[in-house]
Amino acid sequence: MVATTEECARELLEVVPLIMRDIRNQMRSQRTPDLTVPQFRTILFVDRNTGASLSDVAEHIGIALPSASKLVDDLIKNDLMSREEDPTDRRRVSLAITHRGRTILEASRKGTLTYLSEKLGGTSPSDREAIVKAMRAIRSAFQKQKNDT
Amino acid sequence: MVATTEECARELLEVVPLIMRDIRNQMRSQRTPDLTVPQFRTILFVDRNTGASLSDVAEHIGIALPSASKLVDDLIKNDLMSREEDPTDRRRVSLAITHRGRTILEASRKGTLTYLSEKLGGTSPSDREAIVKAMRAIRSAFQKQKNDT
DNA sequence: TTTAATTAGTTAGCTTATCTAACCATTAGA
DNA sequence: TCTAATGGTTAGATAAGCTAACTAATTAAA
Repeated sequence: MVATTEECARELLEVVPLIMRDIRNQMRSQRTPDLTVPQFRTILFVDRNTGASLSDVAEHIGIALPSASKLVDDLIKNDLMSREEDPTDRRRVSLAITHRGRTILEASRKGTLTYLSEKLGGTSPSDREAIVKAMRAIRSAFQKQKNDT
Repeated sequence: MVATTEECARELLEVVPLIMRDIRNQMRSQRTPDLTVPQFRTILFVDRNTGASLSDVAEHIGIALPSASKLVDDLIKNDLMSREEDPTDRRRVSLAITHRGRTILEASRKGTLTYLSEKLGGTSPSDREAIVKAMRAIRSAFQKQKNDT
């Protein structure tokens, strides 16, 4: 098998939206605490990067600053995150996850992983190896060229 | 390497939203005619299934009927698709892509594929094989269990 | 065969997620 | 010290979803 980049691109363009929709629908469903995908990703990022600024969030999540501002705003309203002024630079904001935020993040994560695992139940071991390998390759391919104009 | 379904799920949950965002941002960018991802998917589906009904669209795209109705409405406003009454069943709607729709679909598709291909430029052949294999496995895993309650 | 149930779509009204443009603070620099 | 640049927020737009409530058409049933 040859597998050109073009071929991979075609597969990705067809399959990725499918999975994404599934993940989104699952997260919206009753099975899991109510977190949307961007909310989930934001909390996850802040959990791993306590004290991150809004710009950090925007950059890592891949959205514009105002979008991040609003997203975070809603999370704070729901007591999932906290926002403080950075004392060393009063323009900056220092974000952290609340106890409630961590609880909900964990539940949401677990629910979604369980759901996905079940979906993957019929895959063969070699399929699963391919998935892991593919995801790693993609991650590095897509994270590498982040700052190209 | 073992690669449990759980492990795959973790990778998917992390990487899929990344790629999705990339695809979305690319489609929104100037490089490509202005189609959003759901618009793109809808047109693509109708192109491959001329005469499809709204329900068909909703089912295949994975959205509720009212969402599909609105989505299609906008596409029609932009002269990308046409809607006709099905003569055999006047409740049904028969969708088709316009000439303009096909042109834009092709341009958008090409632009996005080119973009993704470039991103994948640094991958090894074995990575690319893994990607193709993974996508196929995922597609069948996710399409199979569509109608479970 | 008239009525009841089902099916296909639409409309209304809500939420979230994005964007760009315009703005205010704060900090850094000439 | 005035001016640049940086970090966020606000305002206002569009798109993507949803559910609930509705209309019109078809099918099934009494």
